[in-house]
Amino acid sequence: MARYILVVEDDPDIRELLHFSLTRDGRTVVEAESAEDAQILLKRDLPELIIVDWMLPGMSGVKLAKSLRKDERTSKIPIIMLTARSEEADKLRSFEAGIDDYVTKPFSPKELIARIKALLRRTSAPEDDSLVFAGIRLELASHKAFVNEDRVAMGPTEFKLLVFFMRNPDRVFDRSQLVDEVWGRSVVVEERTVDVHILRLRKVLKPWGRDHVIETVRGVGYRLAS
Amino acid sequence: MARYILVVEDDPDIRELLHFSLTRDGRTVVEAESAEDAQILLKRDLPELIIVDWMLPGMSGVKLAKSLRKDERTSKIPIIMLTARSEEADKLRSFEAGIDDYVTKPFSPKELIARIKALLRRTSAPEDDSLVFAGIRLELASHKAFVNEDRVAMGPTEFKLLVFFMRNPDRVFDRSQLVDEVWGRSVVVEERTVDVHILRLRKVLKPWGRDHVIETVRGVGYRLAS
DNA sequence: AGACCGTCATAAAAAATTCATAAAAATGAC
DNA sequence: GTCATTTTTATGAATTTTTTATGACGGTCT
Repeated sequence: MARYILVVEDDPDIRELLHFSLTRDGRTVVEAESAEDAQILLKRDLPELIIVDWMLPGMSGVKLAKSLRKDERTSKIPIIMLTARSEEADKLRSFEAGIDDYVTKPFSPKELIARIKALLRRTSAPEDDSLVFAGIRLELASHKAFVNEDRVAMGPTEFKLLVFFMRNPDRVFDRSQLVDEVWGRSVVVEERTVDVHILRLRKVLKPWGRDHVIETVRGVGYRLAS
Repeated sequence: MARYILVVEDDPDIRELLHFSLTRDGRTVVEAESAEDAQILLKRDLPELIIVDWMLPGMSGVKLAKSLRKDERTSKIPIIMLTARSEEADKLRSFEAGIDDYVTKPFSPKELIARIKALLRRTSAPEDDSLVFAGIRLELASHKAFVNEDRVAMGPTEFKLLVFFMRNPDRVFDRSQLVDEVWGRSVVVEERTVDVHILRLRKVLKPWGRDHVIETVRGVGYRLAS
């Protein structure tokens, strides 16, 4: 399953920064320190996005981008290029090379992540409909749940329940609200049924230590921990 | 409630400039001339934003920022760093330290204020429905209680009681009124039960010295008072 | 058969209420 | 004013009640 971001960057500090901030955003990062290494990695598995440094020892970032564009297999993967301010004049050339966006160093992780999101929204649809929270990712379109990159199997009701919570984190809902929202206003179910599905949801999340993301608020209901 | 901006800067001229322009913008400013002083100030009351100079005698601004990020109490306060142009190359490291934005000296007050506004807009959580009184904050949506930014755990009845008092501060209620409002008209409980819950409420507020906000009015009942 | 659902019964946990008593404050006689 | 008395509140602890967690069962749909 290609759901990772490839970072091609020779500076270990920047690599680490990217790794840290992207991971915190719930993404998986694979790193390469040269264009050549990147090409080897790309033979195996395709990422959903590539971040490349303009300047690289050996084959340059621009050259790598151009070659990726030529290969049919990789031609549609969006590319973000990192440039130093002094290289700004060369922006034009990078767009020529088929780069989708560029970010000038030094950059804020926030900005980068915003650009990544925008780019993924523009290019590929699947990421569009996914919710991420505390390492849990829900793919709404395919109805699949992941913790990090591991598939988590759960029943449809558990999934819907989790979707609702992840769309409304850190808010308490009482059982009748949950029944309304998750089961539907017209369906009549015992309120205690909610308890059982909460239990089942926690159970499937437990192997990843994510069972406590759903908190009990005694006397009121349940809440997705912030 | 802490609604001030903390400026950590050793140069008195810049301090004054910041003080002047921020005050004119209607903000409250507290100044520290070293990281150490800042840390002492932060023990009392948390600001809504911190402006730190990169270069400081003693502990550096970056170091301060890092330590603030580590402490849960301060980890969410946005930080703006002031850097000299020569230090620009190090910007990257400052982002690593969790800085949210930076401003290069010399800067125009206008620019700084624009950045502060943008940052506060980005970070400040939309306070959905919350009650605030004497440093105590009740988030009704998430059903959480805080003193300053510390979470306070309490039982459901204590929470309801506190909600009622905070919606009607400075007013005395006798026990039967409290039973009516908090327990509900239909519930039958001994009036003395109120005493016990008042006691428990005071107990959980005590660690923050907020137990006195609930006053006993002898012969009548209780009142919330600052 | 297998997966999933809703309900129930019961165990476990948490919180509420009551009660007994200590402490504090008000009252009134001196 | 002081002391004893009375009234009221604070507090700790036992007990009861409420609420939630959990395991199991029968039914349904595929």
